[in-house]
Amino acid sequence: MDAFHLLKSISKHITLDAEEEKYLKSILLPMTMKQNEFIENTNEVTRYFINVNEGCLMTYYTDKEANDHVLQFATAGWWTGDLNSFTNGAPSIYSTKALTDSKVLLIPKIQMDELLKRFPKFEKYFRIIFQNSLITHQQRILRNLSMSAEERYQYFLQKYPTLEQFVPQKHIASYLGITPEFLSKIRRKMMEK
Amino acid sequence: MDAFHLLKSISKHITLDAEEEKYLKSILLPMTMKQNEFIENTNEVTRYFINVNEGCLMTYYTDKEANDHVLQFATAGWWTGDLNSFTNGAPSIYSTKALTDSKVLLIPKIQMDELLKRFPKFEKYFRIIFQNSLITHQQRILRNLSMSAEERYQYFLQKYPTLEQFVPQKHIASYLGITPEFLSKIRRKMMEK
DNA sequence: CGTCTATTTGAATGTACTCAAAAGCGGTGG
DNA sequence: CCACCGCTTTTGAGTACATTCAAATAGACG
Repeated sequence: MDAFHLLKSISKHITLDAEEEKYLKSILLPMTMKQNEFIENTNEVTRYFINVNEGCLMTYYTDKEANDHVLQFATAGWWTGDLNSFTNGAPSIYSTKALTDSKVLLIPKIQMDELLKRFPKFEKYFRIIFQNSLITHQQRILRNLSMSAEERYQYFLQKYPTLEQFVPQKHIASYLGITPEFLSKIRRKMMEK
Repeated sequence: MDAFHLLKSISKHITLDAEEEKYLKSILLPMTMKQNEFIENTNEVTRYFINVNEGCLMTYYTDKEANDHVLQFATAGWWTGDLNSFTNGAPSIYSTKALTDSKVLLIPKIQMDELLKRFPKFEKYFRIIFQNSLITHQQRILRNLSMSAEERYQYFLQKYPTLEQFVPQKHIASYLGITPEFLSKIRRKMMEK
């Protein structure tokens, strides 16, 4: 099993001994995904928290009018999935799909609880992961409140320059909270300058 | 010192022994705030993470055009402040002020680090706090992406019915990402029905 | 090459904003 | 006690940013 990016992420914040690393690896479910494949189903309770080892996934919400809204893109090393469903056992409202052929590691909910219980060191790791993620979510909320669509797009390009390769424009538009048509117009306007 | 709501929040997730509770109390700085008073200053590094024991605070960002954008309202038991500045030592871009006379508890950054080191049990507490907060931030992002201003206001009223008492309409408008004038028009429209 | 989906383009529309002025509301001092 | 001040909320007219809808064009894949 290849857990390179996960172990890299972990080693930034805590140091595992051989036993801890072995145990962690024993509970991870590696999974290979083809482009456009999904993990689990909307409306069911999420059983897994997902770490991306290779490729790019997208987690999004589909509203009653069948419009998609992208919560997150996730590349190597990132965690994704429906955290609310995973944590609280609520039916999932998100879909998570592969934008490219990908390799992911799944942690089942029960194993995650057991991991935290047996090796409290992982509490620190996830505390830091969630803390950092919370900070970036706060910043995204403020960008949505204070910046125009064009400014948000410019920020996106500068912050995630590599994502453009994987991600169709319509999904970037959705992440930014605008329609694909309007993003197209923004791009034209930016080219003219 | 009155740490009632903080201890209540903690006891939901972990159980403290006498020593842990004593140590925790020893590092908390109680502070009384009059309405419209601020904690710390924008542009400086945040030294404290803030827990509200009584009253209501607001954390907001002021952009270049001097428009305020509300990140969060915090009532009894809630944590607030500039988490990015606190965590990463960046200059603060938020202001935190009291909307009513309030009582808060401050944890200095250094003491927080020491607390987590000496009593790793608190890693679990903050892991859960940040995890839950992350979930609510994700949900807020999706509401901003998928709901109209009126729908967001209705959701706000239903979710935080008590906040209306403390919070001027213009700040609710700011939290929702609209102008006070437009919120006023939404309210009129809702009355007419 | 044909099919399917993504992107672009343009016209009409709608949601939310800006600006300006009036009305409401709370506190303070004469 | 009420008159005035400062701030918030309301109202209306005009405007701008972004959407909708429809059609054309471009790209990707078998």
